[in-house]
Amino acid sequence: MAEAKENLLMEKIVSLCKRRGFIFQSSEIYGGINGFWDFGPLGAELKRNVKELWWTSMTRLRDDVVGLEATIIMSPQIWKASGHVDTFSDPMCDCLLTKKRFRADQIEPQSGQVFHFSGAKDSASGKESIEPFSVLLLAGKPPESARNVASQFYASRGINQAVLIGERTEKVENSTRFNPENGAQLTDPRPFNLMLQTYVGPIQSEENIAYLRPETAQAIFAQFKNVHETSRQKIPFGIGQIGKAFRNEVTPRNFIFRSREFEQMELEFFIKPDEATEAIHGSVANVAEIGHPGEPQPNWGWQAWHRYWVEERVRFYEGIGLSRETLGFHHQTPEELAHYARACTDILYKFPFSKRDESGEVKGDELEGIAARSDFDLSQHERHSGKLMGVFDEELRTAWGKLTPEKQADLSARYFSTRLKYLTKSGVPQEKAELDAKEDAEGLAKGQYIPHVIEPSAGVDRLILALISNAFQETTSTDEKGKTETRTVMKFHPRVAPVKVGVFPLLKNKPELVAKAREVFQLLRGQMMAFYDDSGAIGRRYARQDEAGTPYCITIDFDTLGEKPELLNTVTLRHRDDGKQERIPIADLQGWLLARVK
RNA sequence: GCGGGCGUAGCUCAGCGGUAGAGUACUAGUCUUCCAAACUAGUUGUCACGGGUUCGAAUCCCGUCGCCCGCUCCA
Repeated sequence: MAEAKENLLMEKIVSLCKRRGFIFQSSEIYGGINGFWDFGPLGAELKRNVKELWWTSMTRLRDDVVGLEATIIMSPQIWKASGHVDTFSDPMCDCLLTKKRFRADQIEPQSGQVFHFSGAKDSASGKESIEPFSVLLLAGKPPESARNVASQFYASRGINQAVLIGERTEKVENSTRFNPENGAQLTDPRPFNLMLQTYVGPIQSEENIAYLRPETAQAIFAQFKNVHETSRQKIPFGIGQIGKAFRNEVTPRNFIFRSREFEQMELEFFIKPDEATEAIHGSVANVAEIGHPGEPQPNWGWQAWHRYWVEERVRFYEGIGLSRETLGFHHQTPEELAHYARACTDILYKFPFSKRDESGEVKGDELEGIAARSDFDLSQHERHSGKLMGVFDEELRTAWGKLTPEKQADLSARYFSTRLKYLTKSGVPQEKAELDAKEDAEGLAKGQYIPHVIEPSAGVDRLILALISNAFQETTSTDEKGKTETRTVMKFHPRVAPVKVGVFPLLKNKPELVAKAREVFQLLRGQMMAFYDDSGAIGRRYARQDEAGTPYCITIDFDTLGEKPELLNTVTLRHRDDGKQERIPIADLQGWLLARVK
């Protein structure tokens, strides 16, 4: 019941998005293409505003973050180093009976007796199948159970009273060709690559394969050295990037929430390893589990920085109209975390399609993940490229010399052990891993380390959907004739609203009103997105702007022209959310509006 | 990738073998006054696409594409 209502809401949102020009299906005239969406005039403005706000708050207004804009296609070696070539291209098998899908490398090998059948015939209808099928007899089960599974398989092929044909048995050892749950045969492993690929150069050969990036983050790591050197930033500092990314999702779903081409806003914030911070400041700051930890401090370790970025990001969402109640949080459990990650907090939004959990609460779906990724990424690129990714930290070297030998030994040992853990997990042979980790620990004593990273990574398109869902408001009223009417108002925060102000002459057929309205429109359009409209009754124009989410509308009437001399050069300013109107001089308009929409 | 439902005007939908429809939207016009007013005139369709059955297909059948739901997948 509740779900049907939520679907209805999503349908209304999708419908409004098309009707008003927020979002269209890509390639619609050719029947569309699954997982791709276009932003119409209003959607493009909305998206631009969101990206602009992110860019401004994350880079321009901060001393410690700089920007980057990298290419979508990069050396394929980047994706080997990042692990995407391995984790994004698993061979998969499907159970021929239940259609359940397995990762071929995760099927437990089984031994036992296999029953092969060459086909089956329906004893009632005479219908015949010559499709071969095999079943692994599960340990402790009677042979009849294997025949039973085969009969079910042929039943799914339309042979209900199956008489099995050509039965023979065979012993197998450690086979991964059968479903561990029912013994049914699996399809051959089929490659399953989540990265979109293309060829660089005109020859479509294996060695020319390149990938469209599945995330923007790796470009930041790959360019870390260049940015670090040219920006004259010192650790801690961050590199931000906004850009397109591509994933060949199995099932694009929920409108633009999961699509195959999408945009990300990512920050990689590089910090000192905790051992270095401790060497310099004596200890790493303790930080409260909840709440904003305040202005960054030099003695912050990764936990404080992680906490800080989670709270900074929540403030960003609050600043564009997503209140804390509409958001949810998911702290990844140790089982969910990637092996190199120390923590990951997802910021969720309660979308109309978000599911209820066991306790009946809506947690939400992911807008952004803030991950503490240790020094994994830069270390991977150092190992794969052979280029050193470490930085030299003058402050650390000076501080290290002043430590007691006991402290030095303690920090070295801890750094050695985390580096060793990383190297062995990455498949470096034990002996070499120990040598390398020892070298890293010696480097730390000389002020060298590979920075750790905190990664706030947000999806632009899903944020747009969150803003649209959040803004969508319907009110139904009944007029004096008893006619009910449903109005839709998109209550966007003025900062993200696609159109900031609508400008209307009260009447279209009075040239003086039109001329004055055009004059006011010209005055405003250079400062903000403004929209001029003179068609239809004034109420209709207000309603149209309500659906577009325009927060303010200005109407030029006869008083503007001086019919009441005291109102000369004043206009009606109408508020979207409550319909209230006020009178304001044209001379004050720019300042009044800019204060509210910036 | 599997299973189920759906696809008709910009939008919401009716029509379900015999001339392509309604509401709304949109465009132009009349109107001196603020929340989808009224009136007049007008525009809008490869009935998702391709094939088949039929004298005749939006309607029945098959395939493809897309959307929704459930599995599966989700750095």
